[in-house]
Amino acid sequence: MSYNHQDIEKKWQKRWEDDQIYRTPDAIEEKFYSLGMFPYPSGDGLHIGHPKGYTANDIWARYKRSRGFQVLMPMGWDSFGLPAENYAIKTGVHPAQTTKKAIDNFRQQLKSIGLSYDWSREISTSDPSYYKWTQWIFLRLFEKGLAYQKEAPVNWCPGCQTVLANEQVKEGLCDRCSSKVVQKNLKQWFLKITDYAEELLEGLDDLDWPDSIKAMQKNWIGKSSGASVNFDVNESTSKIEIFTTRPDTLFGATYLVISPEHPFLKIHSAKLSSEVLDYIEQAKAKSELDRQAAKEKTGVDTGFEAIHPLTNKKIPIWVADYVLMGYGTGAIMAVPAHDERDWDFAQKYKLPIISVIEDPNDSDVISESDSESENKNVILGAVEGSYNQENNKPPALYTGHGRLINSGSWNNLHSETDLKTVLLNITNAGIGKEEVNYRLRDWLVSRQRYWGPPIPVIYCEKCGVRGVEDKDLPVQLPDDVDFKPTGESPLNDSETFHNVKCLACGGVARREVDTLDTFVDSSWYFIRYLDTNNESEICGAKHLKKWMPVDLYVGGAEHAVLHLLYARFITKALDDIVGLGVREPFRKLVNVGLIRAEDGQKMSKSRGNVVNPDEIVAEFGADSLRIYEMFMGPFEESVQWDPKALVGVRRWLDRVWNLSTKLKDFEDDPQVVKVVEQTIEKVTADIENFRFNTCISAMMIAANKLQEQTSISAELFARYLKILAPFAPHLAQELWERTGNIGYLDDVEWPVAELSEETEVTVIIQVDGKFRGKVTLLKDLEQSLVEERAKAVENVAKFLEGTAPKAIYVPGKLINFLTK
RNA sequence: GGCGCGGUGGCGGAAUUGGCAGACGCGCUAGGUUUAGGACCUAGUUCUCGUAUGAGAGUGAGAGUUCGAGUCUCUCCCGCGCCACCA
Repeated sequence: MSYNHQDIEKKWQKRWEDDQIYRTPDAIEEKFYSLGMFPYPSGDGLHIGHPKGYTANDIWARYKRSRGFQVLMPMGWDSFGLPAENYAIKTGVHPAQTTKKAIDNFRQQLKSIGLSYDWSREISTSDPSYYKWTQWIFLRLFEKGLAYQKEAPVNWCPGCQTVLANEQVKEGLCDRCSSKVVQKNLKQWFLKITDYAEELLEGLDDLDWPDSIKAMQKNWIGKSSGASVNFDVNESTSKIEIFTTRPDTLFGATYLVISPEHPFLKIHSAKLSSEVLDYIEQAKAKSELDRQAAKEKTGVDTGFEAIHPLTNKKIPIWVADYVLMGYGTGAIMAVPAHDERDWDFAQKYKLPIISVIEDPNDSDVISESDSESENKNVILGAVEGSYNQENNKPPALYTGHGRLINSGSWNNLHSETDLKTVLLNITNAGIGKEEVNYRLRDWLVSRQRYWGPPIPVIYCEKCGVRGVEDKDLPVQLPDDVDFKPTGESPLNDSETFHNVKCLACGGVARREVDTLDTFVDSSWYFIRYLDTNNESEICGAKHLKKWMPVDLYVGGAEHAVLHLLYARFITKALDDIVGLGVREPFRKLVNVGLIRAEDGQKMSKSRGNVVNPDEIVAEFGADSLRIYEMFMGPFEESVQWDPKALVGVRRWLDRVWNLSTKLKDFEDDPQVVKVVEQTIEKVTADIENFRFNTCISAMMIAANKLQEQTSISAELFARYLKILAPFAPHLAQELWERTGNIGYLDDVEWPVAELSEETEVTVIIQVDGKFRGKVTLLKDLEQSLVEERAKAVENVAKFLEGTAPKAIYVPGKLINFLTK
């Protein structure tokens, strides 16, 4: 028989809400902060992927509550952003209206799934009472020099008509609209995330996060250790400083390459040939992305020569656009014998190639030599080697990270200790020093768009740039604007908005008209939940102390180097400025795997393969939806939506429903009790490990066992309902009440499996490693007795006939007879 | 090219420390119940041979360690994700 899920689910959702049982308690018990990444409230409503992550948070919240934890599980809206603004451009409907409607829909949809949120803490990033504090954070960063303006080549998306952060450009395309991103030189606001590069990298080690996310962040931060070396320039007083990760190959440097933007070229432009000047002009016209796309490296000889600091030989200085001004010093030494890219470049332009070999006369590189001036090779413990021109191959080739790619007769001398020694000696010789570089760039946060928090800054002709005063926050978004993007912020339209008086001199001033990247909003929302209604502080200290950090954070891996990196940075910066008491926001992170459509593709409106959660809830019920999404496969893996498999879950819940008719005052079969108790044990362990799929299969097995029985005791069934409750809260609660229990299952303590110690064990019997049978016998029998019993098993005896087997016995588990 | 993750029946997936491979669910097959339907009940379902008890093969390929490998080691192939001229 099938139960009526609609009535039951609505009934309990209403009672939970009326009784406010999921309000965060204010008690002294140990806390648990369960958080899912808050959604962008899209006009299309909830995606089928949202409930997957949120159900995981809910299972943990319910589980932790019944283990005596004080649980905080809030929900809110990442409600600033482009889709609402684009909709406004098309229809003229104000984003605030669209957003409110979408939020109301989302809220109702989430409530229909039975997620135990504390809705009294709801926040919305586009609400002035929220973005007031986003602006407040910006001002604090500005005061500390962590928010600054600079003119730089930045990523411009022609589709979205705004600049983008590096993290928002994927393979040269806009992460949001897939337009080809171009480069523009603009004065923009940046946040100095690079100040925290080292801490962001080191902090990863202590986080309980998936390795893949840690690896992506590590990769993105991109730390390289090496040295900077100064090269004097012939007929010039300028020096050129290069960065290298392979200072041990300094002997092999046969030319320098500098970036077309390098200041050396500006200083000496009068002496440069027209060919060089043309090349610089051409490079300027190309974006960094176009330059990267070029298959072959190009370059021009500047005519200048550098002095090699070890050999005093003159080596040419080239300019090439594959050397980027934004990384390192914008200049490199080229060692074609030991670097693949330099090798290609040297081949193309017929530049000299010198390989480096270990000095056969100076194996002990650490010992100081008095004759250093004569034997500079002591510095590196290496000398110039002869390069074998005949086979046209260098003895060894390295890529940028010192990884050997073509091992010849020469071995890598680039060990950790070698590098340390080389660095020390270079420093002592006064030709360079140890240097660390990061790939990470500062976070560009200006956006030329309307639907975001205004940057709270005022420009005065006399007094310059000033932050808005705290008492004047929030700087509210004006309504009298045309949303149509022009490449300049729509806020520019609003006279009332941007014409202001200078706070210092009272003179003519204007407001900043750009808004902040919406990723700034989401970098701190987990803090606001702790003290949602506080009007005088971002968050009260006692709440921070009590609830931070987030104990469990569930969300998609696509935020690896976006939100998850920004939130870590803002947390660290805020801790330094106002003292949060934590350096990391999210203690444990779990990635929710993507749900793909039935056709295996990503779900999208344009493909027409989107599944609507409302329809699933209506047809199968919220409990079925929740459980199906948990049952589909390993939580972190991507899975394919299969409506037929959903039916299987519903069948199981129907069977559980029908089990309740078998309840009697009855002594259960110990075998049945054992199965239920084992299930309790397994479900508990598997929740802890995020293995919800196996939790559910274990509960299905127990249901199958219970179904074989003609009668079940109410006590045993109640234990089963309790472990079912986090997964199917409505059904479990309804059956709980129907089978003579009172109150909310949420208030019932989590059961501890009651398993009596086994007196018998089943031993697997193998002959020559092949399974041949098994035998059940008393625990702790001596090996000789086990052997005797095992040999007597019919199917085993057959294979042992006429042999004198040697036995390997794993006590209580397995016995293996070897006949050969 | 680098980094990370993965490859098990018709399908989604189990097998947590090396010890009965394929749990659980879908699908499929046969039978039952029903006017009918299936989100009902029963039995079966890795492949090959066999009516069957059973035997042999089998976890991307190949080697190795081990009494014993889906699991550990090495080499390779394939798929997915991220980064990619970062010196």
